Amino acid sequence: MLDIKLLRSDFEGVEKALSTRNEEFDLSKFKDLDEKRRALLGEVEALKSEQNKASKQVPIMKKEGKDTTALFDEMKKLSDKIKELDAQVREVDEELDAWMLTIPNIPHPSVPEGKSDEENVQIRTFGEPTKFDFEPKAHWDLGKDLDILDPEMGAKTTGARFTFYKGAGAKLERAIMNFFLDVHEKQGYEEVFPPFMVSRESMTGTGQLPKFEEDAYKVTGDGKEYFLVPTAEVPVTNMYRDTILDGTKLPIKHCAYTACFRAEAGSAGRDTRGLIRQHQFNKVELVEFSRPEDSYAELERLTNDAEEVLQILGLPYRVVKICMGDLGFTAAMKYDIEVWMPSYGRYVEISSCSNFEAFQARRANIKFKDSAKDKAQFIHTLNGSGVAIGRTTAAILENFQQADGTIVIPEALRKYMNGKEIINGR
RNA sequence: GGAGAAAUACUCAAGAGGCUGAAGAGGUGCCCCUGCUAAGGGUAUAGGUCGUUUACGCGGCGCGAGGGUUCAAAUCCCUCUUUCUCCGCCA
Repeated sequence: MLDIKLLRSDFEGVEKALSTRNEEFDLSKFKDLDEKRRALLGEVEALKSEQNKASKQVPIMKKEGKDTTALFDEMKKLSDKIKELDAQVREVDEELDAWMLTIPNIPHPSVPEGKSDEENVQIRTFGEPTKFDFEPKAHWDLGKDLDILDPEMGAKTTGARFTFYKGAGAKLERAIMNFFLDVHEKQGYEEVFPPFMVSRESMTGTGQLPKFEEDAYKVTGDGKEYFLVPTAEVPVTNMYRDTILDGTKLPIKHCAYTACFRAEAGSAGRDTRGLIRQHQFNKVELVEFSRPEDSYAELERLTNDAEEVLQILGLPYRVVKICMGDLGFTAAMKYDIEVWMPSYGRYVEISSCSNFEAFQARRANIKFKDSAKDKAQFIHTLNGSGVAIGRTTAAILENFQQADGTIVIPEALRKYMNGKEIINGR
């Protein structure tokens, strides 16, 4: 959510800042709604003030034995008018709130121009694209030949884009998860293990709703409505919804594993093979709450923290800065980490690290202050994948495959797999 | 699943339909006293949000949430949420 005061004071500036975004939204309603609301508010509040003054007179009059009938008649009319205006205010408020939720975040000035992901800017690379002296296989073929990944079985029990991991494949996935969490804990992120389902309110707080409802899985039961988490960002950020945090204890940093569930309504036909685009996948997420003045430095650090797990594993990757046209609805600035995927012959996104500034904090009402005297102000939220586990599994299979179709397990993961060094089958 | 109880400011807590934005206590700030500490005395302060004003300020809303009754609601009514206790059921 944008700052309504900024919309009022510099509407043209906001309009300009949002103009390069590749999103659909309509700014034209704002001035009308806002002016209408303020006019109504002024009117009804003046009446309420009158009503309050009169109410204070009543006990005094009664004490003096005066007749209050005339006053009550008068007040009844006032009261009816107030109710009528209150209803109008509520209507305008709801319309304005609903509208505010449809407007994307203002990009940071340093975000590069560009219309699509093709214009994202490469910032740095780690390692070199893996070279093979044999014909490398794609991870879905490796997984099938080793009998450790089984999409057919997933399709049988559930449907398309669900995969069974079997034997060493399941162990590898679990090892990666534990390894990531352990590294991030050492980096200073406190681990939490959140619910995999969240309320509509939480989805709205982090910005998945109302715009992207079609991408989320909805679950009903016990007469309630829940959403399967598309990312741990949602429950973890909403941990602090409607709270004022102690500014002296910032930043707050959490890491969390969850399964993630995405309907990905707009991506039918893309990445249909392998682990790249599943409806359910595992991810370790980093979530941070920062002082506004520190948030961009923290974004760099958080991105580095995510990169570190790939460095330890020895997976080649690059970091790109996301351009205007590819920047999500909620982010002010975003880096993607892309891992080298031999089967694609290119780098593939494995992590997104974003600074949302106060955009989510305003929606979710998360503030901080340093002492009782200070005025509470909105916090900045950041998060990043640290990193996607399924895609890491895919990257490990592909980058560390050998000519005989076996996989060399990265050193750092072996202790999580009973010392196993090679995957040569289930 | 059944039956009860509760929700008030940073914390605990009082609260009659009207003079309560909220007694009291703790906490916190400042001052005094005791050589230091422990303890004591005095005094101040009360969160958030919206509107308005160049500003000091003024006004509205806020007693778990949302509705309602009333001239007037922390107080009465309805719905919901959460927490606690008891019973049942069970990994």
